[in-house]
Amino acid sequence: MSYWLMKSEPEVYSIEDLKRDGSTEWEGVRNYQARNFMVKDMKLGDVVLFYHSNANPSGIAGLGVVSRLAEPDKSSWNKKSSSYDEKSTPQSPRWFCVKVDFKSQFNKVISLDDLRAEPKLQGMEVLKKGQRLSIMPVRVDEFKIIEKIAMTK
DNA sequence: GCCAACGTTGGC
DNA sequence: GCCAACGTTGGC
Repeated sequence: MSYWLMKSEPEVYSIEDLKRDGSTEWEGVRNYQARNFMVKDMKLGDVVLFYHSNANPSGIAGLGVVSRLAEPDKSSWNKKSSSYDEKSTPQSPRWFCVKVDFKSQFNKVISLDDLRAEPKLQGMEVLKKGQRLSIMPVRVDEFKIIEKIAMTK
């Protein structure tokens, strides 16, 4: 089983929204590296760290679980969607998305400052300067530490 | 709102 | 295939 960090702007879709909905299709990813993680590497049952970006504070807000493997992202050929891409069609889809189930919401968001304060998390991708990927792998040991922080916060 | 970092596009 | 121009991301 693998662990992932997936970013979403809470103004657009937050952990509260996922809690309400129970599950969501992770539409709108328009970056090849992030797409490839979903298509090639994500497996059923993989755990998702739900990250709030452009937020106050930005950080990890809760957990989800991958509940369906990657399928074509229908928003990519929906002209009304802000994620529309004219080069993607039902016949030849360019973008894909997995489905994510709600698992838990942390009592408090684990902010970037919280993450930076933990010596063992210094290697996390999300803490690297200029890192803009919206989906990135998280190591098991990193996940365990974050889980621990979540329980004590 | 600013702007650094980075990805993408397109002319050549 | 290079690289300048441009667009986007996302912390602050």
